[in-house]
Order: sequence, then C-alpha cells, then structure tokens
Amino acid sequence: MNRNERIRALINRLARLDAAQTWDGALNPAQRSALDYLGQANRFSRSPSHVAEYLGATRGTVSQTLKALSRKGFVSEERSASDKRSISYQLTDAGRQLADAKSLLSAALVGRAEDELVLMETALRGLLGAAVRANQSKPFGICHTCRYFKPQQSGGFCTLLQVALSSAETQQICHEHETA
Amino acid sequence: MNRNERIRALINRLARLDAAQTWDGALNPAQRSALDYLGQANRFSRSPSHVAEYLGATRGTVSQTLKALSRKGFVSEERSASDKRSISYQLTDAGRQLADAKSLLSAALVGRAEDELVLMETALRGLLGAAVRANQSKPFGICHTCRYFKPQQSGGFCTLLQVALSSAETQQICHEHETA
DNA sequence: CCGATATACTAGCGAGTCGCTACTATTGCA
DNA sequence: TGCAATAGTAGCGACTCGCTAGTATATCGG
Repeated sequence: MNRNERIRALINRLARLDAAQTWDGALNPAQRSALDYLGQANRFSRSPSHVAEYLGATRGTVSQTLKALSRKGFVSEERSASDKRSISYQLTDAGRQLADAKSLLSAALVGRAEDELVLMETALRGLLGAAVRANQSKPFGICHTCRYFKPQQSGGFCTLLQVALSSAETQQICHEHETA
Repeated sequence: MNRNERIRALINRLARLDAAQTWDGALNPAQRSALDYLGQANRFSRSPSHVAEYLGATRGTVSQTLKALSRKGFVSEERSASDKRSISYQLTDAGRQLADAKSLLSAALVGRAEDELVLMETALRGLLGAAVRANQSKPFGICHTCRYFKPQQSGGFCTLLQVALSSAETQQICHEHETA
C-alpha cells in the first residue's frame, strides 16, 4: 500500500470515527454533513440540489435527509418567490446550536500545533480541489475568493448575480463560485 | 466556523466524495473500508471484533458487512483452531485486486508535491492518534513500531504474543499495538 | 471438575441512508 | 403555445447501523 492509499485510508478512517460518534446525538452522519453545509452556505446555495452536489449524493437522498432535519426542527424550509419550484433551507436556532457542537475530530484538533493546523488545512483544501476537478463537480468556494466578487466599502458585490453582499455573506460558500 | 471545524468539514467532505464514487463499483463504502482494513491487518487482527473496533462500528454491523464481502467472494472465512469462537477473514485474490483499485481520492493525490504528501500523512496520522486517544480506543498501529516488537535478522519477534514474525508481517496493522 | 461469568460471533428488528426510476410542478425558450 | 429543461419529491430495493437477544465456546474460582 503506497502513500496515496495510506492517506486515503487515513481520511476515511478519521471520517468514520467522527461519524460513529455522531450516532450518540440527535443526528446521523448524513444529516450532520447537510447541517454543516447549510450553516456555511449563502442564500443562493441552500437548495436540495446544491446540498446534493456538494455532498456527492443524489437529489432524492438529500431531499429525504433535509425533510428529516426539518421534522426534527433543525432547519426551516422557505419556498422561493421568484422560482416556485425551488426551496431554500436555513438553520433554526436549534440547528445553529447543534452545528456549533464540538465533535470528536475537532476535539482532537485542539492542542495540535498552530503551524501544523495551517499546513493541514492548506493540504486538505488542495486535495479537495484536485478531487473536485477530477470529479468534474463544482468547487463550492468561499464568496470573496470568486472571480465574480467585487469588494465594496462594506461587504461586496457579485457581478454574476448582480446583487449586493453583506460582509457576512462574503465569507459563505457559494455554488456559483469560480476560481479567479 | 473556526479552523478546527473547517478541517473536520474538509475531512468529512473528502470521505463523502470518495464514498459517493464507491457506489459505482462492486462495493459500498462500509465494505470498502472493511476490505481496506483486512488488506493491512496481520493474522491476529482480522476478526469481526477487530474490524468493528477499528472502524468504530458495532460487531453486529461489521458481521453483516463481512458476510456480504464473503458472499461476493472478496474475502474468505477461516475459523480458528485454538479458539473455536473466533473467525479470521482474509482477502481472496479478487479481494486483493479490488483493494488495490484506485479511488477518486488517490487519483487526486497523484501529482501533489512530494513534501506536501509527507506533511499531510504526518499531520493526519497525528490527528488520528489524538482522536483515538480521545475516544479511548485502541491505536491499531504498525507492528514494527510497537513496544513489544523485537527485530531479528529476518523479520521480528512479538514479546507479547511470543511468536516469530515474517518480514512482511512487521509492516502490518496489529490490534495489540502499543506505542513504545 | 463444575458452575458462573466472560467472550466471540450472529440473527433479526426497526429506522434510516442511498441510488434509482418515475412523477409533478414550474420555468424558459423557440 | 408548445416543448424541453429544471427543481423537487415519492416510492422501491438493497443496504448500513445500533440494538437486543441468543448460541457457542472459553476461562476462572471453588
């Protein structure tokens, strides 16, 4: 087993141990992943289709996961006025609280050396980029790093969607993101 | 969302994308993880209990996963002569072939800078160690890094189990592993 | 040597994931 | 206006997974 396979195995095992721990709480792994995403995504990127593409799952599966989250009261649905087919999900207060809960993995990350964490995040991000390209799926980057982003005195402006963005929104994940 | 949570999210997303791709093949993600483990584990560490502990799942779940792998012909069962309760699974030729198959993640790892890969593996390994300690589960380390390992002219010797080890075996995962 | 206790594994249940196909509702384009 | 594309969902079958209960075997104290 070469290094690449070892790294793959490490990532999978870490995710699996983290997922195993998830079962103790109110959410299962799929629901937790969806909740995490919804907590980071901007208002243009919170539909079932976007969640599905982000997680590499199908729309049908994600549809059920989101319904479950809604039943449990961690997200709320909001039908779009402009496009009556589409639904946007957002975290409720309970959902936001849950999304901030610490997991096994983040607990293990506490106490690691600062520069190691920086390196790890950079490396994982690069790896994810490569995986996403290999998979021909969308990058789902952070708004302010996008080629369509124009900074303003407060917040920014999206030249693709032609909308003003609050300062908080420029830090969120967007499904339209394209690397500069 | 702080850096620790971002890293957790990255690891989970990478694993999820890798898992999504798995569905195309003969195995599902759980089966793939079990197969990976069996391909690395030594002859003392290939029982359902060990797989369960390694993956953070229950014995019942793993039992079914291994039966499925056996049905598909990727592993074979071998009941222990000394302890008739226990079963050891090993990869068949088909299983070994499948375990060597490239995944989305390892494909994405190809072409990354060498020193980055070294850093990533080191960092992930350290993180896993911390997670395992936090979880109070066994480390499942590589045989030759164990405190019970004594090198010999060819292979080694385990002072815990009092058995001789072939050179190949010293590179395998052991459930008895204790850090020196 | 015997009985109690511990250990290894499995069966079966219920809830839920997940890919898939088929379907409805809506939109947008020609 | 008509028709293809898009967004979401229902329902099916296979499977995961935690759980409880069960069998078989092992071990240990008396």
